[in-house]
Amino acid sequence: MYKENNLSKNQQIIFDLINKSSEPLKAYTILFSVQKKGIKAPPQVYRALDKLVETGKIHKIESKNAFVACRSSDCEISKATAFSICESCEMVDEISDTKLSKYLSGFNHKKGMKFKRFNLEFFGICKKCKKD
Amino acid sequence: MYKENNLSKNQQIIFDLINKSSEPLKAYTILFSVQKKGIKAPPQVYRALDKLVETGKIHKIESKNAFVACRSSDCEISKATAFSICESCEMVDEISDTKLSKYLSGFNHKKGMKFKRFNLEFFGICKKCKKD
DNA sequence: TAAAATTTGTTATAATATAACACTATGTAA
DNA sequence: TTACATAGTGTTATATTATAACAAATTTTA
Ligand SMILES: [Zn+2]
Ligand SMILES: [Zn+2]
Ligand SMILES: [Zn+2]
Ligand SMILES: [Zn+2]
Repeated sequence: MYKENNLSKNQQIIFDLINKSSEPLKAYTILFSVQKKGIKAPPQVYRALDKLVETGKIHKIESKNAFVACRSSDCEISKATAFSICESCEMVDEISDTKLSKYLSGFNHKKGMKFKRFNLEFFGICKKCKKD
Repeated sequence: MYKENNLSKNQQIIFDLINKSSEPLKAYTILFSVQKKGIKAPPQVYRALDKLVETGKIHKIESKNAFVACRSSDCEISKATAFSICESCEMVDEISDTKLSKYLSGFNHKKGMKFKRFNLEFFGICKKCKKD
């Protein structure tokens, strides 16, 4: 049953929920949403989330403790992520910008540390919110 | 008493602690450390932290829920922050790189959103840990 | 001095995340 | 097929991080 798409039952349920959502979802929001499907306790949610993040299917928005589905197709291991976040409506949008990604992936720390991963979060007010 | 350096008593106590620390400090670690100075409850700590972040005296490392003193002198309101984080020893270092900062401050989202703030976290293994 | 704004102290509670353990399902290879 | 290793599940309890709400004191401004 598992190998079809390499997601386990709980992982698939939780991924589907996040993937359908237009906004970032929090762990306990997810928990309440999937209780009817038999997922009843926090560890079940967090374990699935951990795995999905690990494989790049979803990303964690660190400043919000919330999760979004990857929209970028080329971030298989969540090693180069960038997001735009509206401080008014909480909308989050994954930024897929090759130049930005290359610039940051090639960035070298003065102190000689070699980076293997980065996460960038931009904040502002989105177009839609500016109109209101 | 307050206006001398524009930090209140609790803010100063907590800033001093973070500023002396060589590693990021978590809110409850801070709480335990300052109980002898009369700060006894979480809200006292979080309020001081909020204010210190707001004024750019400290920054929050979002991926660690921990706080470091600003080492950059020119980030008065924490609006353009970048850090290097060692995944082995947990060391955090603020990156002050004018080019990087300018590049990101000038970055324009394809969808027309104007950014007023960003936070960037790089992850890797620091030099010291590589030797071990 | 009086009013406004900020800071403090305090109790309780909300929200986020993990430890630990027993068990089941799946993949691999003798 | 059997046996073993790996990954996933279900469950209870607990740890960690953060805020709400309210009363009092301090500082700033006018
Ligand atoms: Zn992605
Ligand atoms: Zn918005
Ligand atoms: Zn700084
Ligand atoms: Zn290190």
